[in-house]
Parts: sequence; C-alpha cells; structure tokens
Amino acid sequence: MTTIYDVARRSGVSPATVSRVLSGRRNVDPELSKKVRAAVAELGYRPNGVARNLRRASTNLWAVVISDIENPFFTSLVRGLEDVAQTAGYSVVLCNSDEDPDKEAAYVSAVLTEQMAGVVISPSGSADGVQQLHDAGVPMVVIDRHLDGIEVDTVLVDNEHGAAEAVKHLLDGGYRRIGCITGPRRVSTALDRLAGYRTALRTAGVRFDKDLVRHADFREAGGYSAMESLLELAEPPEALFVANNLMTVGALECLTARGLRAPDDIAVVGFDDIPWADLVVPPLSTVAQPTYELGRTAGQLLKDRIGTPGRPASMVTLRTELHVRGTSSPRRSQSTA
Amino acid sequence: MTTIYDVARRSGVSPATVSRVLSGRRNVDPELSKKVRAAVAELGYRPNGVARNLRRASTNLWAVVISDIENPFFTSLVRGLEDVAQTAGYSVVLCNSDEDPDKEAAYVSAVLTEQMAGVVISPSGSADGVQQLHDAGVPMVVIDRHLDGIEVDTVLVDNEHGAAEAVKHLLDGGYRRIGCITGPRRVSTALDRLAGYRTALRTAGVRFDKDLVRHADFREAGGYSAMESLLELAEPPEALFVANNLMTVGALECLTARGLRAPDDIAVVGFDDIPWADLVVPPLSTVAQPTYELGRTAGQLLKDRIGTPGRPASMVTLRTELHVRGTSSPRRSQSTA
DNA sequence: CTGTTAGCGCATTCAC
DNA sequence: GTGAATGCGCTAACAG
Repeated sequence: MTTIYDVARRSGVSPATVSRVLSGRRNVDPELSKKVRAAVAELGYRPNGVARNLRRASTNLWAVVISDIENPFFTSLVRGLEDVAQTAGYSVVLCNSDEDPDKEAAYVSAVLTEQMAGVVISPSGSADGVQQLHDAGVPMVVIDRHLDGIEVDTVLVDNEHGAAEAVKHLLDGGYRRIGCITGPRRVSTALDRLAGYRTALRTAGVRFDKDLVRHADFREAGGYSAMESLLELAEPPEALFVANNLMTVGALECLTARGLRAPDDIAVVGFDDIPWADLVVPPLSTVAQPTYELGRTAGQLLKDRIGTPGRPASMVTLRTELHVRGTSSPRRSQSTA
Repeated sequence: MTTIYDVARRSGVSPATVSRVLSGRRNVDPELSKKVRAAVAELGYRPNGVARNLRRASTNLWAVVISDIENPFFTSLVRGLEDVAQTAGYSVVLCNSDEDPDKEAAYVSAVLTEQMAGVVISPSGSADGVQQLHDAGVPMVVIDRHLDGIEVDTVLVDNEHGAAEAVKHLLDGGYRRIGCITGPRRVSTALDRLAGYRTALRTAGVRFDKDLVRHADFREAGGYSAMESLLELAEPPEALFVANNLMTVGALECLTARGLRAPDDIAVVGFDDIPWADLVVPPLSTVAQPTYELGRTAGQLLKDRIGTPGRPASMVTLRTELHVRGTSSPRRSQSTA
C-alpha cells in the first residue's frame, strides 16, 4: 500500500505538507502543491480513510435504523436521506430492526463502536436505544415516531390530523359505522392515528365503539386477520380506516379473498400511500405522507446537528395529504348526512 | 474515552490480554478473563472499532451499489443481502448509483478509501468500476447483470429463458403481433430479455419486426412514452412484453390514461413482479424473479469469497417463474394457434 | 498462557 | 509556509 510517506518522499516534501495539500484546509505554496499532486497521480495514491477516521475520531457514516426496508414507506424515506448524505459526503448504513428491540440494540451498539457520525432512527417501541445514543452524544434524528422525555431532533407527519381528515372524509360520504385497524400500542404513530379517528368521530357526533377497533402489527398479515375479525362481527363496519400501508394491503386482500369489494361492500381509506395506488381497481384512497421529504428533512437536520451540536432540538411536522380515489366513494343507498 | 489500557490497569493485566478476552480468539485463564469482564462492565468500556479496523486493515462494511433503492426489485434484493450481512457480522452501506457512471465511480472510490470488506454491485453500463475493484482485489459479487471478460462471482436470473417463456405464453394465447419494451442497449439484462423475446418468436415461426421494439430507460416514464409510441403505430401490437417492473407500470398507466385496458385492448406481461401485482385489476401477469433470494445468494457468495479469496469465480443463475394472471388472458376473437 | 513492544496511516501540534 | 515528532486505540509479533 502506498502511504502519505511515499508521496512525501516522491515529491520532496514532508508528509505534513502532503496532508495539507490533500485536505486543502491550509495554505500551501502552489509550487509544492503541484509537485504533490503529480506524485499522487504517478503513484496512484489513495488516502486511507480508516486511518483518517481514527485520527479524526469520527467517520463519515450515517446509520438509518428502521423496521424494514421492504416497506415502501421506509424505502422512499431512506432514498431521501441517502440523497442528502451523498451530497454532504456521508454514506448511509442500512439497519433493519424488524421492530425487534434486540436487533435495534445491536445496531445502536455498532453505531457506538464504529463511531458513526450520526443516526436517523425510527424507534421500535422502547426508548432505550435512543437514550443510549443520546447519552453518548451521538448526533441523532428521530423519525416517524415521537419519543417523549428525550430532547432530540424529530421529524414527523401530522398523524392525528391526517387520520381525522380521512375519517371525516368517510363520514362525509355518508358512512357511520366506521372501523379502524391501527398498529401496536407501544408505537406512537398507531396511537396518534387512532386518536385522529376518535377525534373525527367525536366532531361528527358519532359514538366511539371500541368493538370496531383492532390493534395489529403494521404488517400485511396483521391487516388481513384484523379485517377477518371485523367481518365476523354481527354487524360489520360499512367503512374502514387502516393506519398503515401494509395492513391496508392485507385488508384488501382479505376482502378480495371473500369476494367482497371496496367501496361497494366496505369503503376503505389507508394511511400512507402504496406504490401505484392508482393501478389498483378501484384506485385506493389514501392519506399520503411525503416519505421522500421526511428522509430529506431528517438528513438536513442531522447535518445541521453535526455542524452545530449545541443548538436546541427541533421538531418538524410535515403535512399529509388526503388522496381521494375510488375505494372511498360515497354510499349509494343513503345520501350524505 | 476509556481505552483498552484503562481496562488493563483496572483488572491488573496487560492490554494484550484484554484484547484476547474481548476477541475470544485465544485461550485466557478463566480467572483473568473474569476480572477483565468485570472491569469492562465497571468502566462501561466499549472497544473502538475504528482503531481495530486500522490495525486489521479492513472493516466490517459491505457496499451494495445499485441503481435505485426505490425500485422494489432492488429493495428486496438489499433486504436479502442485509439479512446475510447481519448474521455474518457485517453492515451494509447503501449506494444508489442512479445508473450514473460518475456516481458509481464515486462509490467505488469510497469503497477503496474506506477499505470496505466487500461489494455487491449491479454495474451501470460500463465495466470500469468493477474492473477497478477487481484490480484492487476487493471481494466482490456482480448481481443482476453480467460483465463479460472479468473473472468475478456473479448472480443472475435466467433472463433469456424467462422472457421467452413470457412471450411464448402470449403466443399460446393466440397473440401474434407482440410488442416489446426493453431497457438500454448497454445493460445486459435489457439485451438478454430482448433475446428471449426473439427466441420465442422464432420458435413459434413468427417474424421478428423491429418496429415493435422500443428501448427505454427501465423507468416508469420511459415505459409510458414507449407505450405511447407503440400505440401510434398504424397497426399497434395486440400484446406486449415489458422487460422490467417500472416500465410495466408506466405502460399500464399510459393505457389507463387513454381509456385502454389489458388484456381486452392489449395483453401485457411484465418482467419482474411489482408489489401486490394481484391487487391490480385485472391482476398483472409477470415473470417473477426471486429478488430476496438474489440478495441472499450474493451475500453468501461474498462471505465465501472473503473467507476463501483464491477460489475460482462462480456464476449462479436463479430461475424465474411465470405468474399468469389477468392481463395476459387468451384472445377472445380468435382461438389459440 | 501472558506481557512487552511496535506500528497500522494519518492529522495535528509545535517549533522554525 | 513548512517539517519533525507524536499519538489516535488497537492487535499481532515475539519473547518469556
């Protein structure tokens, strides 16, 4: 391996000068600089990043800890983050926690031992990992879910408002008996979206009926069985609000399997888009989140946090957007209330 | 920061012994080992991975260089890779090349300077990056596309066969005038799938008509405009084979926009599944690739390559699977040939 | 089985 | 504006 010493010898300067030329952080005689660059080219020298990392006591890696890259929500988010990272000279390390606290802890540990420069994390339930990173002073942005009691930069969407808007839309369509499939109780987004559901009902003067609510696991299978369970009710719901994309798909698949269709048999609105929601027939109504933008914003915040460690934590809330498509068409039997 | 020396002092042994205890690579007196572990716990010591990397002259990072994580094909592949990496103690660095040789080169450079332990790459056209990594002796697996003339582990699917099967299926359905939207000429998968299309036509004794072929960019917009262009023909095709998932979506969207439907107006089979292809109505016929498995296999090969650098390069070909769904139903006007 | 020693490659003092 | 010297924290020789 050719080192900075080889370059120094070849160009007749000291290693320190080579370092200065290459980092460009200090004035160097243009004459020497030219010689150094020539030597670098001749030798095909490439700085050793690992040595630099050790010396500088930090790397140019960002970790993104999410539950599953196969969920299009996270995919797009990661894409937004990576674009910022790339521009700022960082690389993104992908960490699938699968909502498993142990896996999350393993990645948090890796962040610490590998001295990564920053973390973007969607915490899986417990706050332990975030707390540990916070205590260690690792620059961090929490995304998608909020953690109370820890001063940390956070990027969210207006979950409660978005959910309420979706449910209001169903109410406006003449539906009264509206079911809700939401996520696990330990995840803030599940709770916030459920809260929005309740808010919309209350505002419309419709009684909340807990028999119409299911907590599932934010996965396809969970949505499927929650749907099954709702259909088994003596009086199944006329409409349904589902709190994330994968569960919506599961619910729709359950309907298809039973020969039922949205919106004729049951109207459906899902939180978070799925790719090509308009190719589904009828097209799926959704509360769209600005997923790419979430990642981009998180990246920006992380960059700022690294640049200015002392500044107070900020909380950014992005707006969702209700996309009314076919699965939530108004009732035909009975006009709007 | 607490170092290995602090632990050594605290437990009354040498730093070397601490290192041995922690790496577990060497026998150490259980008594001392216990003392060391106690000291580690008391001090909250955490090894410095960067220093270890410098000393060992290698990291535990794998780079995965793909064109776009937002394409579900790559998403799933990355997921498979990450699962293997995680198990083997590696972390995956995500590198979106966007089919841009400059971006790819930048990531290749990062792999080299950061001394990453291995690379999984889907080369974007040119072989320069792969050649450079190969020359530098970086363990590597090429995925999805083949590069001739470089001895390198490769994981592919049977592109030509899969495409031929799809087109044969259309021919069996009574379609004769079959169009093809494939990818850029510099990408092997585009060529191989086009070759499969021609093979199937030849086998069935149907004349190849180059006016029915379009080369697009493997993206949604490309599929859309290629579809437009095919529809402008004096005699548009009765059926269509599209060589990747995003272009298939684009083509379908073009059809929808013009009030046309598959398979009534034009039958469609796409290469590579899209998520929830069965929620599209009618459900989309596809040549499904084992995407997760591709990533898993690549990970396995990379692990083996790192373990046994000398062994000859292997080429693994996985099978595709034709999923016949609604968009490719047989012609109604005219029976099977 | 354990301790001493050296050095991975670089960036940063500190003198000049 | 430049060079010499030092040490980041660890592990691998080597000697005992």
